[in-house]
Amino acid sequence: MTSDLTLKDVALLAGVSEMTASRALRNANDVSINTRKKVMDAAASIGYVPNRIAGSLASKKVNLVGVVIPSVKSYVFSEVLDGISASLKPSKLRPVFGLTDYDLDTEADVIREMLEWRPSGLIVAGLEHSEIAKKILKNTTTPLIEIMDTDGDPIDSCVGVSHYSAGYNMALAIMEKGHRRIGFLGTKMSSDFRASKRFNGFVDGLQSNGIKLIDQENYSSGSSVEKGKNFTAEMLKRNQDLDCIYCSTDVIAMGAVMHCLEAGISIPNELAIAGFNKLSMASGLPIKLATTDSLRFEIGKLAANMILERNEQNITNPAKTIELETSVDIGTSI
Amino acid sequence: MTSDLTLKDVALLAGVSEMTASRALRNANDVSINTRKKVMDAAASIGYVPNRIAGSLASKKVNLVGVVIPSVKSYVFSEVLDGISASLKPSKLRPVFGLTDYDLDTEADVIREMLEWRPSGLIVAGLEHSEIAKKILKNTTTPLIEIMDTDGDPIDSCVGVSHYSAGYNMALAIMEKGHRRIGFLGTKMSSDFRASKRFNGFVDGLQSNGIKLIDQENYSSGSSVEKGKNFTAEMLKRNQDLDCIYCSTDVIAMGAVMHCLEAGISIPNELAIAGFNKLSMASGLPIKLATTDSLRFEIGKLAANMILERNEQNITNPAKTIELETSVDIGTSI
DNA sequence: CATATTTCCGTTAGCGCTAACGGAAATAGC
DNA sequence: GCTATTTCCGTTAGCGCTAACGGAAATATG
Repeated sequence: MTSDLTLKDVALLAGVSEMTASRALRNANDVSINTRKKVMDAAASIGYVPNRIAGSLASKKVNLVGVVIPSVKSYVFSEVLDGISASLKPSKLRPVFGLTDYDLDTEADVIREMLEWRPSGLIVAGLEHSEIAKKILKNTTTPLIEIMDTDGDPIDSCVGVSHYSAGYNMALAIMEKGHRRIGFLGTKMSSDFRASKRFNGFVDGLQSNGIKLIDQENYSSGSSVEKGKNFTAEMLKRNQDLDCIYCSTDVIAMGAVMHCLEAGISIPNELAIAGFNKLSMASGLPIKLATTDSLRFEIGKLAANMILERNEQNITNPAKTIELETSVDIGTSI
Repeated sequence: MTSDLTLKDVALLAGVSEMTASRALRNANDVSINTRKKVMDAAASIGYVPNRIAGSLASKKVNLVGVVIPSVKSYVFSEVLDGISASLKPSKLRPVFGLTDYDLDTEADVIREMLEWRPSGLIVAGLEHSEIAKKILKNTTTPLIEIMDTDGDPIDSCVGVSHYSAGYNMALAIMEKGHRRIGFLGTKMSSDFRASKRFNGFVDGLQSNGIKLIDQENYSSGSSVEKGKNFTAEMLKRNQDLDCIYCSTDVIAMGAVMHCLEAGISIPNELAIAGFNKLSMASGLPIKLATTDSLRFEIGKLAANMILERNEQNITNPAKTIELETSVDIGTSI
């Protein structure tokens, strides 16, 4: 423990009871200005740091919001965290993050650990969970917001976008530009459910015009610009008449663009490229990448706001699903 | 609170005392196999979730490690977090993150809030803190590891690299390649202390050969590829004979590379470009960017390990500073 | 002035769990 | 057989704080 100082030390020094010291430090009512100052000074002089563990147990309020996400490295969830932080900043609630590494068993562990802290709310990325996790989440009375995705059955509340629609609409946009010989480049779907939904939407979108995917590459583990570059080169080698590649994320699409720059392939004349997420780092490219804004910051903000609402109001808010509309950003790459 | 179930409910159902139930659930000693199973089954059947707040108060152990970083958006700290997570995973300790937005007052607030939870350790990015924060940190008995940077006076332990040396050595490497008319592109130094140290080291490195910076641009707020691109264009317009730009981060350097690709400027013949951090996303570029690996994952791992050591051993470990050696990665861009 | 109200502070009783001790029953030792 | 040890479980007493109540003093009310 940080220091051995307790409220009793402050109270003794200030010459008041522990309760009065507690009230003064929390800026609660029923304390005169004079005694409040006495207590504050006493606390400051000895460097007292309140023990929130004890405080939370006594008050049955923890003021933490658990946030369960797959990773912080993917350039995707960091902005969700930012949105959450932004919403919670003016409140008493603070976010606590847990990482799942895209593994559902790890996710279940993290969720369980989070709930052991009795948080004021829980924000979990995605609608897919292990059976154990689902059972735990259904059992809890903690407000739960599943985020990012709306294609599925939320347990409680939900804020996200339809990844299926995003894929579908990108297919329409690509076909409208006249592209017909189309490939797909993305992660192995088993771990990334949302990428998988985009893929399905994309295939169905193509299908609505009677078009089928020409080629498809699914790499394992994380995305990187370099992977995008290498797999694009390979796919073009296999299919010399390919005229478009839809990438499961902008990171991969950036790699595809890099390959074209290096190989002197003109975008979009010789090859059209589209991604997903609208990552800011793609904005420096020589072409404007076609993509779909996944509204990450917005989703984080809204999710945190839902937690705040649930905590402020006495009435138990009903579960609510917010599906944000995405739109294809055509750019200049398709 | 999540559920109204307490240990008492489990104990009653299992037909044992609360203490025995507690021991069984924690896998502690002094419980027979039979009663342990009884307790486990009882807990599972009613969906009991232990209350860590109460447990932590009683045991005076919290098993959380506070991690205080400026941002999760910068592509830099996410890998630090990853290293910390990796180290802590097999232990009982869990990381809790707090964001400061590069603001020292916010940092002080976050540090104070963290310490109120009586964490098993605290990891804070950087050696620069407000006076208030320094006082708090000096006062606490919580193991403290300041990370990223070793150019300064650590309060307790420290793991990082010398940013001054990184800048200095990059200057030497650039000059060795024959470049003489050199510019610098980076953030306003007031908020980013490490970038400022790299800058100073870089200037001193140039000075050791009697060379001075030709131009310098310091943009405000965060870095982005697009900013790097635009400011590079501007700087080249101002100084047509510039033959090298040192960027305070790879993100900016990527923007510089983008400008060259777009403007048909040959790298490094017409313009040499160097960055810092060795971000993975730069690895897809047509040229290999000259940079310095900031060893972020490694730093995170080591910092978390130091916390683990301090918690495992009974003896109070002395403060320790680990300065990791960086080396310039020449690449093909200078 | 007496009474009603407000202001301020203290006392009591936990929050839900675990450390520490003690003791009964089971096993080991010879 | 009896003692020594181990195994297992319960009781007691908090951890450091706050909710809730109650009551004295200060102020308002008429």
